[in-house]
Amino acid sequence: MISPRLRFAPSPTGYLHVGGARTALFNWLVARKLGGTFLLRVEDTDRARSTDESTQAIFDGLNWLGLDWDEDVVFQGANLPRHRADAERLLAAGKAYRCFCTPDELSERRAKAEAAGGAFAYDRRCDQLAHDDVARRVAAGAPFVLRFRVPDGETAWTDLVHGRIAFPHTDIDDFVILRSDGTPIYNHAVVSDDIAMGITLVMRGDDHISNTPKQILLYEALGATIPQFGHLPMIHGTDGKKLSKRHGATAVGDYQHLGILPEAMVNFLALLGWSPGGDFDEVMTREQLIAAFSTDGLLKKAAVFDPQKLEWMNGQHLAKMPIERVAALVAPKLVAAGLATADELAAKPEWLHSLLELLRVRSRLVDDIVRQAAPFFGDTVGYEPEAVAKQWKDPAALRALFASVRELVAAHAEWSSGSLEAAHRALAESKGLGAGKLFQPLRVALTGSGVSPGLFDVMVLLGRERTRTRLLAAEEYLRGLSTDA
RNA sequence: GGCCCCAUCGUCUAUCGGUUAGGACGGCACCCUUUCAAGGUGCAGAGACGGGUUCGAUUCCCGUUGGGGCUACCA
Repeated sequence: MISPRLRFAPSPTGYLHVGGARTALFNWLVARKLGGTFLLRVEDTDRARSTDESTQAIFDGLNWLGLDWDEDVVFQGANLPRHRADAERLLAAGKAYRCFCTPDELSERRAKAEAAGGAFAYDRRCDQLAHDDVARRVAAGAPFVLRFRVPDGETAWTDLVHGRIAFPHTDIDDFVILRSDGTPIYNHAVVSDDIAMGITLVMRGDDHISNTPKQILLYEALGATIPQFGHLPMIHGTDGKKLSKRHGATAVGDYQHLGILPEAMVNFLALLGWSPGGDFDEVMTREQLIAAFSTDGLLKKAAVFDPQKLEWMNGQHLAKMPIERVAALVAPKLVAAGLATADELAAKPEWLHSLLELLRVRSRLVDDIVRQAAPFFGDTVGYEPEAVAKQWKDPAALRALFASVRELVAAHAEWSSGSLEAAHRALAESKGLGAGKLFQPLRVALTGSGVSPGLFDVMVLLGRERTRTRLLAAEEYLRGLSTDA
């Protein structure tokens, strides 16, 4: 497979679905791995359902994931003249024929066939029409569609993931290729476009397997070279059914807003339906994926989308990526949360980086970082009732304890985590307290919560002055508790 | 109904005839420890079923069952 040309061909009728994103990803991976070309074609021929918003959503999703395409986007709708010309070429060559059956007649016959328990197949009645009869109807302006005349025989191909797949033609109807309004039907438009775009490898979901023999027949009738096909397994929801909105977030945009990183999404999706084989580190960068990728590792079985594993993977990427990128991602969200202004953050990049180092290891989603960041901004903190109830059971004693800490903090020369810890341990010991008996109440005083990064890392980030004011505030709060009591 | 595809722990997967069936997520336990994470260690957990082929089948073949897809003048 030398320099293959591939394409991702979504129809803009919704958002970029994770299944579609994965199809795009595999096409992209093959192209990047083999030095091929990855193209994007928007299949907007269903004008009733296609929207500009959906088209934009597809572009946005692909861009976010970093799946760049190599040539101008092809809009299928713009190729209508060629679709029609190709269909008429087939008619002229005797490979297609006019069918005057109306949709109503067809659905009636279909209903009748199904009621009788049989499968409906077009009976080719219009292919039996006499030439002058056809001419008369055309002259009279009777509407007609163009149907492809399926020859006797069998169509088979060697699928890149499934191996040989064959369909006897007895199972294939004389399918419509051109509607009565002159617009093409999916299979015809796809083949016409794939030929025009020079596509050499068609990779798509395996829900297209049954379309493939029809398309191959069209390639042959049009005298074109048949591309290679590869049918990827589907992605299912946790209940084993085809992934749909019922399963929650299914659009890549949903995950973007949830705080999933594009590299994590790409990594996760790549491992759904593909494996490099053997033992390997599942956390991979885009570059590592390209390096490891091979169509040999494509799986046949449908995979269940596991959001938990996606989040785990996101946490892995979050922990490994350059801290500057984390900062770039989180800063706008801190601003949006009202914790700081962009200028304030820009003024102390090193402080921000230290904070993020502490928080990212405790986070799976980007937004988890934001949720934990509040205690590090502003002069005051709100106390979580549960934390107060659990850690501040003896207000009077704690007030005195915090006063001692305040003295320690004011006098302590080396403002580093290790040094502060040693000093506090000594303080706890001098008071006859276990370290935890001092640290946990102190954590609540400084962060308002019973959960936070290492206490002395917190102090370092807070700085001496804010540490002092928070202690004061806590003492004040505790005074209130004891008078109430 | 017809046609097609698929089938290893709950989930993602390794295994290309011979393994105590390996890893990862999740779960549980323990370690680390000032909390929470992260990290480390350990435990539980799988070849759907029935026939073949073979000295030997998770692996190859057939059938059954189960799941999925397609079956439009949708894409």
